[in-house]
Amino acid sequence: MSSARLSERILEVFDDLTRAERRLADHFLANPDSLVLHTAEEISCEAEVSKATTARFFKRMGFPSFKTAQRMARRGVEEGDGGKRVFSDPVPRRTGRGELADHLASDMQNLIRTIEAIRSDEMSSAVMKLARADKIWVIGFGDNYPLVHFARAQLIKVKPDIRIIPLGGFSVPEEFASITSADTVLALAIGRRTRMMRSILQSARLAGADAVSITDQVSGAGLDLADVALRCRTNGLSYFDSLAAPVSVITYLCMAVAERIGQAAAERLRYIDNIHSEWGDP
Amino acid sequence: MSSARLSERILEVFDDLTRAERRLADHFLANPDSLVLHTAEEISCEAEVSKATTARFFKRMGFPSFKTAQRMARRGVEEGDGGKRVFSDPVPRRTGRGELADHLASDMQNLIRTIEAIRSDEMSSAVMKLARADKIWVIGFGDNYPLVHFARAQLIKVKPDIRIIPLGGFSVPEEFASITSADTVLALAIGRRTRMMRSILQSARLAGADAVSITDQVSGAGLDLADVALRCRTNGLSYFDSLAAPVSVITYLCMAVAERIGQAAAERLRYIDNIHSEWGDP
DNA sequence: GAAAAACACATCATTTCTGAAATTAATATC
DNA sequence: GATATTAATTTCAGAAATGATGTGTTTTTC
Repeated sequence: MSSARLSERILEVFDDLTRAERRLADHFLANPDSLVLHTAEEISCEAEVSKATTARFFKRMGFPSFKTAQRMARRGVEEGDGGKRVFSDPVPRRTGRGELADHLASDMQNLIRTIEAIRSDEMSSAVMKLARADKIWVIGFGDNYPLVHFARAQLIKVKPDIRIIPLGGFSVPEEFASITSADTVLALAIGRRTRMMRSILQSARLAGADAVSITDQVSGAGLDLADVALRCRTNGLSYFDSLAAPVSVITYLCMAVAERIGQAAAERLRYIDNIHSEWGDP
Repeated sequence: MSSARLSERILEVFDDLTRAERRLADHFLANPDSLVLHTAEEISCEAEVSKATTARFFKRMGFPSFKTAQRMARRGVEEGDGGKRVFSDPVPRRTGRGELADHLASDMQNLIRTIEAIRSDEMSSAVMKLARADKIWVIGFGDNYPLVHFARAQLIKVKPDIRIIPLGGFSVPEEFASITSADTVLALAIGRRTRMMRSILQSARLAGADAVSITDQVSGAGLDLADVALRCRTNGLSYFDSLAAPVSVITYLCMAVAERIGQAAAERLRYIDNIHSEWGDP
């Protein structure tokens, strides 16, 4: 997808954009298709900057002009994502020396930048949607699956009905069929996008359920389909992305949900603790 | 905590800071104590802005002056941080307001302290044991299970035989019987201790396998039984512990293992990516 | 209490940002 | 194919931001 190309370019330089440029950047991150669908003027208006700024912006991003960027984007979309991966060589991104201190610095950056970028109204909206859900469906494929487990482990301490998808070898549609409009979906969509996730989010919307997604910044999967999207930074120094920031965000999210639910959550926690005691776990 | 006060204020207005101010903001988020410890000039230098900018920054944040802000911060620290928290009661530890900024500060502390506490020889020993293992057994119960998934997801990209315990409904002893002295156990033992973990580590030792454990500071489970123990800090502000630091450590560990294995790891990663492509995953 | 350091405040020169308006290119319409 | 229309780009001037410098005040430190 071509919009990923722009999003990525944006993120590379995001930290030293001017304020107007940042408004534009935010706009494109939130609406990855905007460049393809709208004119420079509309975009400028939408992002609340002048046309001049929009024009300059694309030059600054390395394109010869807005027009060219748009053309590239449109072409890219047309040919579809025909195997043209953005990370041309996905393997050794950077041959980091892998010093522990560097890793720490990198993850701290991830944390800070992630929290900076999350708007508090988005966060509280996410919390509310999860708190008042009847059931919560935690969904994630591939590398996200550990996060699924993780989110469920926290949430189950606080709410009684947390389901995860995919589960064991069970068929997804059959499982997911029990979703209702009183439920909320928590979509973990970091990294590689899957069509399954897309389908599920569409079904969720169809069923009238709320959806909260946690994505990295590049991934557009679910961004448009979820009601709230919390973007996390996952830059790793070497082979792997780091999920420290998403984990931190999820922890906060669950904690906030627990606090929102309040009394009920506390009792449930106590109850769980009792069971542990009865079973003689130390 | 007083520094959280500033962090909070920073996050509130972060979106419309200028670039130099953002550099300052980042600096303070990354070094919450900086305001208390350093002079305006040092801070300016550190954040790579002029003194004038630093002065203006604090006015813009609503303080009468830099000096006042510093004084307030210092005062806050003295009186505020007196009480050390105890984790005796697992349920409502502290009725934190759960502000995002506090959470960020807390997780950064966790990260920093964790990395500080890990000796580099321990780490490299752990890496070596994992890198040269024939099979790796990733083990963890309860809340650790997400970490198990997580570690396996990373390691399987680099080595061909990573097993996890517990698995599905399979009986642990039957599974674990295939361990040999050429294997390495990666024990994830944060939080509640289980006797199962203890038993497994004993069996591993009996079989002559190496064991690396990742624990929190409280848990002694496996500390004595593992050859290397990496301690992580998991202090959470409220109901839940935060696993951000363990995740970060595991990420580093896996990355280091990958680098140590080198060529083979890179090829395996490429191979996996090819399969993804063949399957048409974007 | 004197010297030194840190700071507040004001001023000014530069640089950078920004939007409005003018210009040019592209596209549609007849 | 000429013209009307719209979109994109460039120009330009004002605004904002930034850093440098200088001066007087407060705070430390000895």
